[in-house]
Amino acid sequence: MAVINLDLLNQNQRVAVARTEGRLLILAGAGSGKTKVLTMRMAYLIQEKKVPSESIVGLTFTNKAAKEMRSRLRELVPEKECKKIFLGTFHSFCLKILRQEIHRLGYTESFTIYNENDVERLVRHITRDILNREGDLPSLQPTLSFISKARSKGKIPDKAEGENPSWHDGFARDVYERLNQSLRAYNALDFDSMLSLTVELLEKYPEVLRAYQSKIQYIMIDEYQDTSPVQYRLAELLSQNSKNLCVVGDDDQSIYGWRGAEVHNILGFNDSFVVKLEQNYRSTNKILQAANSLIHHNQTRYKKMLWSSKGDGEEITVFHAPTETDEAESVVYRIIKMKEALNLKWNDFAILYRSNSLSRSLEAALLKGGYRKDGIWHRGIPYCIHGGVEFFERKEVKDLLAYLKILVNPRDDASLLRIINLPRRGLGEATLDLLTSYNRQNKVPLFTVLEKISRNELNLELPDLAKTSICKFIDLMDKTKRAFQERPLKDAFKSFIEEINFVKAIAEEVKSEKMRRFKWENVEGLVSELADYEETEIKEGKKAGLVNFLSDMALDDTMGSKKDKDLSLDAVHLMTFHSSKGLEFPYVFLIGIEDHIIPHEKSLLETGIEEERRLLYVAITRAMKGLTLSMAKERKRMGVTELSKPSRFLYEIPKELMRLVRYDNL
DNA sequence: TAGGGACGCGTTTTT
DNA sequence: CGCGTCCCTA
Repeated sequence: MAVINLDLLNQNQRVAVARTEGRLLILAGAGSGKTKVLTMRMAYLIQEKKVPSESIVGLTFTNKAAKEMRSRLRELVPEKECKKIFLGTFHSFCLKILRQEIHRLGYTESFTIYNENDVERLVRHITRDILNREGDLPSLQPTLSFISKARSKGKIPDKAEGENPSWHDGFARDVYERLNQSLRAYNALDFDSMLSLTVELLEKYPEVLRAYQSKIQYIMIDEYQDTSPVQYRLAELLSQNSKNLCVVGDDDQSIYGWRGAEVHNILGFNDSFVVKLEQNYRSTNKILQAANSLIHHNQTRYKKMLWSSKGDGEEITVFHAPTETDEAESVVYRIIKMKEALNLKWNDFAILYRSNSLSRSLEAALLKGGYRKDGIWHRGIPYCIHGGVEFFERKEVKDLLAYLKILVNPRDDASLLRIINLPRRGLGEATLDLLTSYNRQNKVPLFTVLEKISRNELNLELPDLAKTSICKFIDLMDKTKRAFQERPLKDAFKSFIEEINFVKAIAEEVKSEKMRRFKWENVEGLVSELADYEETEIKEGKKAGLVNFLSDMALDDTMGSKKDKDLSLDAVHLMTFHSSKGLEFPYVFLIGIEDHIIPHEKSLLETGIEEERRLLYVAITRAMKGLTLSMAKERKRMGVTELSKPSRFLYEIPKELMRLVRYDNL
């Protein structure tokens, strides 16, 4: 068995690992070895403190972080112990509890999980229904943001809250109420309610809470600066008795305030011991000094100063191009030149930006750029843009998943409505109106209504064609359900796709051959996803079921197309400042360092300037050796060319750390 | 019920 | 400008 060697750690890291009891706040600056400390701490608990592994819980925000941590932990503790530690996202943790206990809240354990788009669809329907409006709806945005705010706080804002309680607030409250009713009726959860229902459960049922409290003795939370009020409450509830709550994070890297994160959680983490990790193992000092000076302008933060033993390094290069095209081309030429001069790989470079739209000019420049390899001239620089429409958001994938969801949870009206006429089976709008008004008035799931009609237990004056269609549909679903129980999932799914002639459905939907092929590839991707899942489950001696497949898909979409978007791909990586968090690259280019863009004018009104400053801080601290900041004098915004001026943040970085060059001085 | 065209909107994103 | 949504028409 490996021995935990604390000598591999610096002084403060050691303190953080060895202080196992009570509340502990680890303020881990960018690149300060936070994952190392967390995994070491878990290993230390098991091997030195003889804590049973199943009483340790590690919570992260992303699956990626959880996986990374698990694989690092594997190097420190035997596999047998490693497996027993719960290490996953807040959502998967709550899912695990809810599968056991949710019956207490009027759901069944085969509930469906809706993502943000599913919820938005539902909100659209409800809004339409409440306003009794056929055609155009007012923008859903305010309502959606009201709802998501209420959700992340775990409660509806009080009536008195806000200066002028408007008509909209009352309206949004109604929508919110109806949304919750619908979700309950459909036996469906969304990402927010997965968390809030878990808290509700623990607060309502003291015996359940006690059971989890005594099972879980040590809780560790990663990226604590990103916790929402609901997540905060969950952690507090579970650690009430043991008091062993260790949170790791960096208030300076809190960049998700706009979606409910509260920096206050980390800034006010009470009666705890605090350890600061300020030694950075990533960047050279000029980069760190620039980052330090910038973030020093924030008021609400713990004082920290990053340093590294990597030497001063190069100055930060800054250039100002006339147009965005010039800026993009200049960045690309610099990359080509540096790669050649320093004998680097493409994936030593990253181009980061505040908003996705800025990637356009870069993409054009990368396609245009050329380089020489083995004496042969190549056109187009290899690149990889992160973000965009994900696999599980594609329509054809969502449609097929909707079928699977209904098989598991027939109460899921939203999924049923999605596919009831797909492929078209003659159940048009008129028929649907009739069906849904009946099902809503009588509070019966739509699927039950269809079953009753098919069994002649209910007569709704439908056209013959519709009735035949409904019978066929119910037959199909019955047959499919049986197939999924009796045959391997993969085979059942494949025959089902053939059965409904999904190829034809796709062909009817899109014209271009290329698009059809793309969509069909996605269908095949989904099938192989199911096959993979089934294979792994069987290998682990479990019985593969659709229920878990669907929740795995809902909570972890790193599958599907994302696989090839790995950072190991030898290409220049392009992504937003937000998505770059947690990553590092030898040479980093930050483009569009202009007022309006960073700080973003809209953010100034909402999350405020400090979060924007933190965002730039995060971006800067991604760079290991080289950092280039660039801006354009004019830029097209919404079709019109506008003048742009350098970001105010640029003046918060000491001049002596920067080297201003001409954009065309290559 | 499909498909063309008018219209509106435009920051960041994980689960 | 480029996209998605919605309405109206054939």
